[in-house]
This record gives sequence, structure tokens and C-alpha cells, in this order.
Amino acid sequence: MSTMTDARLPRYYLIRDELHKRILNGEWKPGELIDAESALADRYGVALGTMRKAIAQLVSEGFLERRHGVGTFVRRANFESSLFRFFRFTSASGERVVPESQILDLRVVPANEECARHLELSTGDELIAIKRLRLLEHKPVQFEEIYLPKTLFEPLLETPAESLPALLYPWYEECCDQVVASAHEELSVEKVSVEHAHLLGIETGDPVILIERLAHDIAGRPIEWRRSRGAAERFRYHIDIR
Amino acid sequence: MSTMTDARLPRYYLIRDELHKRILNGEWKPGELIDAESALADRYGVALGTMRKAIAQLVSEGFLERRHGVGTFVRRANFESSLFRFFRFTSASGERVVPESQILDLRVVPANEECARHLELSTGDELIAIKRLRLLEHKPVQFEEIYLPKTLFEPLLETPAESLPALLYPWYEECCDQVVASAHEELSVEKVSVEHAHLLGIETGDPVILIERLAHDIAGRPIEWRRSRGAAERFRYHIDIR
DNA sequence: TACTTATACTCCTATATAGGACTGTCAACC
DNA sequence: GGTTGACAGTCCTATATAGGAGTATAAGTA
Repeated sequence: MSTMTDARLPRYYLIRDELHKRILNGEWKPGELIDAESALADRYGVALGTMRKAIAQLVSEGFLERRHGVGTFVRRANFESSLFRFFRFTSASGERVVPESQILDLRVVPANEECARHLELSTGDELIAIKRLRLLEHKPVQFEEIYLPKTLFEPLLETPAESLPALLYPWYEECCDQVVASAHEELSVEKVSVEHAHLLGIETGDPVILIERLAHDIAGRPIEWRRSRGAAERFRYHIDIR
Repeated sequence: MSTMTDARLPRYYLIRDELHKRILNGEWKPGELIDAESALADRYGVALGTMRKAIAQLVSEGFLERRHGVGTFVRRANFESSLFRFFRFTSASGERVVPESQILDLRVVPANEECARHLELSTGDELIAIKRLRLLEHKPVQFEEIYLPKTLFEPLLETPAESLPALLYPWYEECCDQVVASAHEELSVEKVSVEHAHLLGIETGDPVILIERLAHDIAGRPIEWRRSRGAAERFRYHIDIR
């Protein structure tokens, strides 16, 4: 709770930290109304403008939300938003679609060197390994290999594979108490292997997009390593430069 | 944008519009220093805080950039995030290099439907079309097709192709008074054609990354349409989410 | 010449204050 | 009972003012 504030930092920033702490330690819960900015300014002994700047900071960081004439609220965590950058499938009508999931394999395996490195484990540590196809209109669009540290995802082993949902992250949260808060994605292209061509229903030698993806929890610990392959043909990615 | 200011809008927002106009109409060019905020506050007859808020708005929109103790500048496009940066173009010593340019063709052509659409011209309007190879240690790594509206780039036609630099945007700025202020890039993958395979020195059927880029001036008018192809093997894109 | 210092300019933080704009509630009215 | 309107509470805009912090340049000094 250190008020050992570094005096060289601006005041509004120190107050941002104080408020931030009160959110993180649960004093103000998601969705709740916090004190009025004028009250907070008094309470912290700063001018209104300074308090507003501190709050504005937290708003821009996504922790708070203001409603004119009503109050300032702790923002509900908004996962689901788009922790995926690539492979966002859209239907003919243009809206986002979640491909169905068909589990091909689910077993406990010892971590190989690559998985261990990414998940920050030791080679040989137990992992849950999932292989699955993602389908759109019953046609395969993606083949995924997913690796999870067994210690964190025990409940998954007591779940029949058929009842795992297509969207895994909400399920991780509900059943394993593991929240994915950030991710790193790497995209490359390869010529499809015979095995993958067969799974994806494309010609041998066609290009596939390979996405390697490491997901982290709030504390930044890696909790899921995933490799997805899909036909490159329809793939598009775009960015704006300013 | 327009001075038909709606008095119901906040003042700082109206001033944002005024400043925005001065940027768009070229009074302040990209990279240039604008007036001090105190001077602007006087000039527009508002308090300093109000002017700062207007400027903050434009900063967050990416039009301006502040430098403490120095001044406020019109922001230049930052190509750090360009998709091109994810091609592995490194010299033997390991540092990033700008591939050399070898012009294969430069001529005036009538716009086809696709170019006309992107550049917001009419089919048949005159374009300057450039085809060139990008080389690294004398080996081709990228093939580019570039289309420019002839009316904006006349000086280019009086320049011998050999003397065009590898980096064109600074040259556009210097010789044609055209500043690239933003761009849109789209990535896709294709199996290389026989022609491109030959140019790039790769096997027929190998995957290539196709990047299409539309560059705009400060007012948002399209000024260059570019299509680049490079071996997918050298390409690896990565991104942090959240 | 080479280094230090002054200084003048920039943006940045912070205060105190006044009133406007928006929202939800509750009492008064028809 | 349903509508209206006052009201209190919230965030929002705007002003005026003071001094701090960072930067570049020019003047002064060894």
C-alpha cells in the first residue's frame, strides 16, 4: 500500500496507482460505482482536475468507465473481445463465425523440448495434448494442436472430449480457473504436409498458414501453447499504417 | 470539418477541427513544427487548458506529436509496423538492410479497373507503372509493381530510371511534393506463377507472400498503389495481443 | 578551442473556481 | 394513475494562474 511515492512522478499518476490498487484488491468490484470524482479529490487532497486526469488514465487503460451524469464504474473484464488476430472467420454475410470443433485426440504426453521451452516447463513434464479440427459448414478449415500444463488443467481430463466447447477460453476460466489475459501470435507459411493436406482436404503442396500462439494468464505466465494450420487460399490480413 | 461549427459541441472540439483543417490543407506539413500551444490559445481566444485538450485530441488521433520542451509537430507516418518489416531482410552481419532496387520497366499506362478503383480514378486515366526487383546481395527477394497517378508524379518521367532510389517515399516528397501520410496494407498468400518464380528465383509452386499497399496523402487521397511479392519462406509475422 | 552557464523558449503539472449538461428520483399535479 | 417538473447528484467544459521540467541556443569562461 506504499505511499512511498516517488515524488518525481506526477501526482495524477501516483493517484492513478492508488485507485488502481483499490480496483485490483477488490475494494471496488467490476460493475460497481466508485466514489464521485469530487469526493475522491477531497479524500486524496488534490484538485479536481488532477483527480480527473488520474481517472482518465484508468479509463484509457480499460479499468474504469465513466457515465455522464451518473458516475464512474469499474469496467467488467471484456474478454471474448479479440484475443485472436488471425483466423477470424467470417460468414458470407460478413459476420464473425466460430468454427465447430471436432476433437481427434486428447491425451497426456511428456513435454518435448519445444513445448517445454514455450510453456516454461522442463522437458518430460506432463502436458495435456489436444488435436482437433475446426469446421465450417462441416468442412475442415483449421487443424489445431493444443498443449496445456497438466497441473493447471486437471479438470479437463475428467471431461469427455465431446463435451468440450469450440471456444475453449471461457471453459478454461469456468472449469480450470485459468484466465487467458494476453497472447503472442506468430504467423508463417509452409507447404502443406501429406498428413495435414489430408486432414484439411486440400492438395498436397498447397500453402498453409501456420499460426503459433502462446497464451498467458494475468500474471504473464504461459498457460497454453497452440499451433494452428489452415489453408492459405482464403486467408487475408490487413493493417493500417499512420 | 468545416467552419460551420455547431455551438452545442464543446469548444475544444471545435478548435480541434480548426487545427485539423490547417493540417489537411497543408498549411502545416508532416514533420513541421506548429505554433506553441500558448500562442494558439491566444490566437483562438481560449484558455490554455482548452487548447491543450484540443491538441491532446489530435495527438490521440495520430495527427500531432508533442515533444516536451521542444514543441508540437505534425506527425509523420511510421512504417515500423509495416508488414514489409516481417520479411527477413538481413545482411551477412545480421542487421536489417534495405534491399536494392532494380527497375525492370517504367512506362505510362491507362488505368485498368483495379488500379482505377484503388486510386479513385477513372478507367483509362494515365498512370505511371513501375516494375522492379528488390535485391539483397544481388539476389532477388521481392518483385514490386507500383502505380502512380501521372498527374501527381510528372517529374518522375523526367528522371532516368537508374537514378531512382530504393526508398521511394522520401523521393516522392522531395521531387513530386507528395507526402505519404498513411497507408493500408493487405496480406495474402498465393502459389507463385511461372513468371514470378522466374523473377524471384524460386521453384514454381512455392508459396509467395503478396502484400498490396495503398498509400494516402495527409488529406486521405490515394496516391500510390503497390503490389509486392516475396518468397513466403523468408516471412514471419508476430504480434502481441493485449 | 572546448567546456560551462545563462536564458529563453517549449510542453507539463497542478490549483482553485464557476457554471453547464446529463441522469435518476421523488414529490406535486391534473 | 400517469405525467410533469423540481432537485440533487454526477461528470464535463472552461477559465485564469503559477510554477516545474525538458531542450536548444547563444553568451561567457577557462
